[in-house]
This record gives sequence, C-alpha cells and structure tokens, in this order.
Amino acid sequence: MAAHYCRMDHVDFILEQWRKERPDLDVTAMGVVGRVGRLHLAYMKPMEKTFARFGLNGAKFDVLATLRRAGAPHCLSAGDLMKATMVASGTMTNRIDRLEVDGLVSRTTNPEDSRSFLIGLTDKGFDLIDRVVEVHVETQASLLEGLSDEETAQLATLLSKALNAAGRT
Amino acid sequence: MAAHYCRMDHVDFILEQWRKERPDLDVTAMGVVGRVGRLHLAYMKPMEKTFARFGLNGAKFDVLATLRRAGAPHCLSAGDLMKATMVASGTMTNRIDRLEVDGLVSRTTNPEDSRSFLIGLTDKGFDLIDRVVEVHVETQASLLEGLSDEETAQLATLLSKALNAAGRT
DNA sequence: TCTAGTTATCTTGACGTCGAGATATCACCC
DNA sequence: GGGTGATATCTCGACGTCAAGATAACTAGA
Repeated sequence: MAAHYCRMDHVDFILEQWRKERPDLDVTAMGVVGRVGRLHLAYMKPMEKTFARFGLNGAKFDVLATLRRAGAPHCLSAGDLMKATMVASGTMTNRIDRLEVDGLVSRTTNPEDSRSFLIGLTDKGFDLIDRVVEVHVETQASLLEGLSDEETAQLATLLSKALNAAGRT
Repeated sequence: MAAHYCRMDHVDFILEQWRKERPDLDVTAMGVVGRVGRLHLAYMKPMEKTFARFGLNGAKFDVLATLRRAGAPHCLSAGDLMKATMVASGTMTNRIDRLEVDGLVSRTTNPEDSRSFLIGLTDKGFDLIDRVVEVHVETQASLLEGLSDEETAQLATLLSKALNAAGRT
C-alpha cells in the first residue's frame, strides 16, 4: 500500500469525476480555484465563531478592524470603508447602521464635505475590536498550525502571485 | 530603486497597518488567510459573470455540476447534494425549487425511501450544464494565466496541505 | 405490532448582500 | 452667480443563506 503517496482531498475527487465524464476538458485550473473556495470556507467557519463570541460577525468585524488599523483618529468615510472592504454602497450603509445601533461606531458630519460622513470608532468599539483581534489572530494561527513556517511563507508568496495574476485578467 | 524586489499587494498593506498599530500581535497567519479570502473574491466575480451568461449563478451551477459529474443516471438525493455542496438543508430546498421552475432538474420520489427525492437533470439541464462547464473551465484557466505550470502545481499542492491542516483543527 | 429514536426534507423568519435609482452636495467653468 | 457633470450616501426590492423547528417515514428492539 502507498496511501501516504496519494493523499486525495475532496477536490481531487471532483476532478476525477470530471475527467471521467468529460475527458475532453482540461480541469487543471479547477484544482486551484476549487481549493481556494474550500479553504476560504474552512477558514471562515472558525473565524465566525470567534466573532460570535464577542457579539460580532465577519461583516461587523471587517468594518471595526478597518477603522482600528487605520490608526488615530480611527475614522474613515463610508466610501473609504466600501473600497477597503469591497462591498456595495447599500451594504456599507446597512453595516454602519447596525454598528451604530450597537454603539460601536458613530457617524459625524464631515466638515470638509457635507455629502459624506466620518465613521468613527466609539470608545466601546475601540476596546472591543482591540480585544477581538487578539483572539482572531490566534484563531488564524491555529488554522495554519499543520504547515511549517516555510510552507506558510511559500503559500503566502504564491497566493500573492495568483492574486496579481487574477487581477490582470 | 528595488521595486521589483518588493511588490506589495493589498494584504501586505493591511499587515503593515496592523504591525504599526498593534506591534504586539503576530499577523503572519493573516497573510495567508487574508489572501485566500481576496483570491476567492477575485475568482468568484468572473465566474459569476460566466454563469450569468447562461442564466445561472454560482448556487445553481454548483447543483447542476454536481449532478452532471456524478455520471449516469445524473440524479442524487437532496441530502447527497447538501453534503457535496456544503450548504444547509433549507438552502438546498430553495436551490432545487428554483432549478425545477427553470426546468433544469426534476424531483422524483425515491422508490427505496419515500422520505427522500431523487433530484435528476432534465435533458434541458444536461445540455445546459454541458455547455456552461466548457466556458467555465476556460474562465478558470484565464484566471491562472499569469502563473507558470510549475507555480500552478505547487499552489495546488500547498492549498491541499492547507486544507488538510485546517480540517484537522 | 408498537414504540422510540433516527433520518430526510421542508418551512419559516432573520440577516446580509447587491444593484439601480433617488437625493444632496461639490467642483469647475462660463 | 448659475449651470452642468461628478461624487457620496441612502433607499428599496429581490435573492441567497442559515438555523431551528415541523413533518413524514424509516429502523430496530421489546
């Protein structure tokens, strides 16, 4: 037996099926794209659990984290947040509404442009995101525990290249 | 200048921000997890466009593709489809309902277990998915065009390892 | 056979997301 | 100053998703 020579994952199984049913198709790319999708799911689930422990979800965390890492004075316009988190305008309006209800961010009129608002972290929001992010990085680290430092670095590099390649299309 | 030695992507920028604001945190894992998320988004957008050309979306494509690659007689139970696509039961009910309205799949009572249905591709569904998947693999291939064959293979291997590592957690 | 526990699917209500259109404001040029 | 096009945000309706509960049918043991 050579089980350790051929560790199949579920994506391999899918590729097998396609090769059998449609041998005319080249499914090489699917091996990468499919795994990226599955990995994204596998990462999101535990991370959402972490967020839930603090009464948050991925959407809210994204906004709070973007404001936090932007540095003092920890406020950005709704448009800045939209670009940073890559969501539609209606989505961001909705997110800010809910975070405002939770008392984690506040809208202030922008003195330099009254079309826009400055969305700022409240003290409560600042304290919360600072605590959540500490657990969050631990959750992420645990998800990569099975990889060596070298593999992790290599993966980051290749993903960066892939990101670049996909962006050019 | 050494611009070609340090090509920063957006995730690098985010890591930079965190290191400045919270130098006490180890954000190494975020470099991988963040890029996986971004890459997933970058892949989904063009693929959804392909699906839309055929009146589909990712959700519908997933179901049709799962049935198609399962091989003759191209029918599975709702539960099988749930496991394969990793969605909740209500989600699958909804997906099948819509595909049935479109005339792409049909529910048949399972003679061996009347709790379950057999969801089968109609002729129309079979023809459609067979055409869509041809364009789909081309879309995916174009998304990886910037990578060499070696890099693509290496990426697939590392992703597989990462998937395995995350699953063990 | 009856009963208890399991399994497969559907129903329902709450969310999050998008995208198109509406509104208000800005920037610039005449 | 007034008009025009661009910009920032919000509103609204349609969808897709999930989780929990409901329903129906299967299984195995007493």
